Amino acid sequence: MKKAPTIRDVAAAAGVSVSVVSRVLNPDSGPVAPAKRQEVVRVIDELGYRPRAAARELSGGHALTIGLVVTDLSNPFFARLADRIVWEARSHGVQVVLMTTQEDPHLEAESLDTLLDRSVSGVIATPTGGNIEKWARLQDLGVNVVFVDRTIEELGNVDVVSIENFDSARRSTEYLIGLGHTRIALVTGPLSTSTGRARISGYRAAHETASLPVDPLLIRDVPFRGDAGGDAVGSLLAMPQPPTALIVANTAQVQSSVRRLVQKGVRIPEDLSVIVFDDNPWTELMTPPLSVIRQPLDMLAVHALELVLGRMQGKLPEGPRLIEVKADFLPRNSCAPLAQTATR
Amino acid sequence: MKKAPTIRDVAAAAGVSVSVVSRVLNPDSGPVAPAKRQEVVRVIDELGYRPRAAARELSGGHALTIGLVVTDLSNPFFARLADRIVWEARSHGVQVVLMTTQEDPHLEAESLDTLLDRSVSGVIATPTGGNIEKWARLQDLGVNVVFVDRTIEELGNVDVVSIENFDSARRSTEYLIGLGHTRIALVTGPLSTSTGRARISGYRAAHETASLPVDPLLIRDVPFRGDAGGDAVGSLLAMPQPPTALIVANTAQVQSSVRRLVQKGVRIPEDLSVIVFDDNPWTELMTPPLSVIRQPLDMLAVHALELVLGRMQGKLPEGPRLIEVKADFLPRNSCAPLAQTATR
DNA sequence: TTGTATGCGTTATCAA
DNA sequence: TTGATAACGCATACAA
Repeated sequence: MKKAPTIRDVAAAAGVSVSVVSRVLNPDSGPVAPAKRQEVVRVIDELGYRPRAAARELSGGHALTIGLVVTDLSNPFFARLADRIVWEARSHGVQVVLMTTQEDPHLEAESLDTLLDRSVSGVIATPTGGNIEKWARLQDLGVNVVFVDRTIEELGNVDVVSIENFDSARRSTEYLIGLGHTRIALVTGPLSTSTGRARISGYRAAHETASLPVDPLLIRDVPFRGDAGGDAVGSLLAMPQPPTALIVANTAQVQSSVRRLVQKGVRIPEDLSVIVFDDNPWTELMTPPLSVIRQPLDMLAVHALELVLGRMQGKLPEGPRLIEVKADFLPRNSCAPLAQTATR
Repeated sequence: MKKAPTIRDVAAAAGVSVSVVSRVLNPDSGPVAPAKRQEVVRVIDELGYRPRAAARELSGGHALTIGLVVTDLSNPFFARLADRIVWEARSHGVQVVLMTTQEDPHLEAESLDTLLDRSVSGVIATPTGGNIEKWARLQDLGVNVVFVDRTIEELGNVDVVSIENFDSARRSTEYLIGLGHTRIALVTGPLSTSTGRARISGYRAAHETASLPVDPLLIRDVPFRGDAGGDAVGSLLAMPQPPTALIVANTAQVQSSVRRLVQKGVRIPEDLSVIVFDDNPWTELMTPPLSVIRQPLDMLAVHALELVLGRMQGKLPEGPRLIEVKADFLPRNSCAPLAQTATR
């Protein structure tokens, strides 16, 4: 087990001082004679020298690292989002420390502490909704925070990248109303999340526009984790007057919901028209292929990274930035006109 | 933007020296009078002090961090694996720096350099197959390397955690042979990967046992990324004498393969019996539910972490460790006896 | 039991 | 254009 060379080893081998080496390492931090620069470069290469990140951070006071805090990588939405972000970050030379919260504010709090320890210069996160003071403190300490997908309204001065939640929910609801449905169920995230609230609003708005009453029993704002989505679906199906259409408005709930439909032998769309959020590849493989709201993951990732990096370099105007990207509705074959829907 | 307190601030506020604070921070690194300890703890809490990770690493020479190098988080197998590993690591107080290689040895090399810069004390990785010297160098510098899922045989002295690849492939092949199939196609990873080779061997072994000839044209060892799996399936279907059964032996190839089957209107299992590797939740939602080889992700994750952590603490015997976990075969409804298979 | 002093590897400041 | 040298924040050997 060898010891990795340090800047001093390089300096010695190249017959110069550490300052010179440091200067070739960090261009435009000072002048270096061409001849010496070349020699230093040669030695660096020969020794396989690489500057220790810890030392740089200690000296510089901050790390070229960002924290990525998502709830759960087993949710394909976050997995693909993380994939894009890690990828995009790498291409900008910044590393990503990954933490998951499992939707638990307590774990989230721990993660934030850890990121603070690491002196990350930025954080991209899907907040659970809690830890308001902690987030604020993080910002106060100079960490650039960007929320993606969700946000916390109480927190001013934080950048946010999300899809047009209100609009997406409204458009899918309108689509179903256009097919003649009047009893449309909505399974979505808890009211404690910004997405949950926005999507319910969109759903309501569509009803209002169509002068259709909203049956509150058809709106199920349930937790993301566990089988809450499936249970909501089960309970909806058991209603005396069950819905003829269903919108599952959160990726985390789609799988358990669809599973329950399959288990119950519900025929799609003959018995029930279905729209789900997020274009997971498998939604197209089902019979029938599911109509979906496609969330443009790469856009979310790119913008989020653009924001953190921009802030890190101080190249962004002061105020908080809110970026909403459009989510497309992809009609496939899981929705039918009410007239063709079997009533039980 | 405040400045975070340092150990000196704590020491000053508590009226003690930095060494005392350091000692309460690192128990059993030295004695501290109970009264002082309490006071220090109080001040730490009051100031919200947290030791800077960079300083610790610099001083200690190594980080409480491991690198996780997987090919691609948009592959649900790796996503779920990463989820488990991150989770498991957190519970042991170690952070995870995530890097993806996209199956590209060049990117992998970059990742390894980066991890070296960070002085990680361990790496859990799914190697692309290249960079042999680089991996060796990493080990040489004291980084504990654990390969998961795949391995590189040329690299001695590295811990490996994988499923019983040979056996899984053999068992699924035997199952199909048991149903009377004689023309069984195999789509699997490239020969440059250990899993690709092992699974082909298992497939061959099953044939041998049954005294069945192997048609080399039915074995398709193709790249993981892109649509190679789908293309292989397309080409298999177009054969003069197409297979009556298909094993897709790698998660990364399942989606494109199944998509192609759906596109071509192939009826499962009437036209073709199908077994795929890895129990993605959606395989159960398809009609019919797909028979799968279930890879026990949590076992892989737990063992991998156990190994790195064990090595980090020097609590493991010298030699390299090979852990193979059993993968269950879950028959569902995507396979039919040859007798009931339509011939075209 | 406590405090002082030194080192960890870099960057940055300032003289030369 | 270069080279000493002082931070950066923490751990630790050693002296008290």
